[in-house]
Amino acid sequence: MYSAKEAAEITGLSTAALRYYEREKLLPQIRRNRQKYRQYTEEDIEWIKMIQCMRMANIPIQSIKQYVSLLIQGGTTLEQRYRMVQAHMENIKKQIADLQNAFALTQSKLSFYEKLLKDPMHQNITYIDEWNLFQHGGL
Amino acid sequence: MYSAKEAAEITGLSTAALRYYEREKLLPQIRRNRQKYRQYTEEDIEWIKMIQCMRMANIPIQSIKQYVSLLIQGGTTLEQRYRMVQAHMENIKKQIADLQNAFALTQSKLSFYEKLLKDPMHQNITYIDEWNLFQHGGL
DNA sequence: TATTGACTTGAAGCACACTTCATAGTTTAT
DNA sequence: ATAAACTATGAAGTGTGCTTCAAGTCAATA
Repeated sequence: MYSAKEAAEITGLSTAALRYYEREKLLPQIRRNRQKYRQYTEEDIEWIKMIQCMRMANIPIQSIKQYVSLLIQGGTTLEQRYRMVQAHMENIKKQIADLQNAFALTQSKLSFYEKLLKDPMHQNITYIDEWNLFQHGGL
Repeated sequence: MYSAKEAAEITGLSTAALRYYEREKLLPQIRRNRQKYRQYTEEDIEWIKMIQCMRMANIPIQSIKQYVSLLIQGGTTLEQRYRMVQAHMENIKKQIADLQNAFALTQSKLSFYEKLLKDPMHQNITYIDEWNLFQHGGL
């Protein structure tokens, strides 16, 4: 059992964010002690980590909420959940592809700059110059 | 030379977004015709695609703006630009790692659901059941 | 001539994901 | 007993990245 502060420390989220997730029903109602203080269980913490993973994949709060709602409704929603997860998967793949694209572009930008830095003759090029050199593989 | 509408079609952005980028100085001042209509050149379009690539990598508008500003200032800012691009690269790597994480998790969620769907006996499990089965590799 | 349609502008509006605030109750240490 | 530290709540505020709106210009068409 973890206090709000501990849960925040473990997950790296703020206590406010944890309350927000609970309000938005991404988490089940968290157990309370006599003083109404929240008591996060190990499972709560694991589920929060799962949510963080989904958020890293840019899955919107509303989709996560919907997924959780289906999960709570149980077995008959299995196929719906399956389709949701499939859609998330496609989304993740697309994002990875975009990022790999950006990675490649950034890589070539870096080696372009490295060449420039080694060759002081070319350091005074400007906006359009750089753009053209970069575009057409000058140097 | 492309009209606002054409530039929007080519890039997939809205004309409003293109104006926004121009206002925010992500783009240079775009050339105008007699009627003050914008005329996007090929290079403008290419630069817009570059910006889209950066945005796909979640580079904030403000960082792109700063980068463009350094680019316009020219040669003496080369090292600063180099460091910026290096930082972007680290950022992209981190995002790819996060997404690959999400990918793996989603993958295992998918095969978990596939097993469940094949086995009608287990379709009535609920929230916690599913979580536990998933966690501990039941089935 | 009047309307249509593409374009212009600045300003306001919006969705998302939190964060911060104001106020108040409880526990622990001094 | 008083302060420090932690918690609670609802409501309002914030930053980002656009989008939408209101009002107007200009050129071609019916």
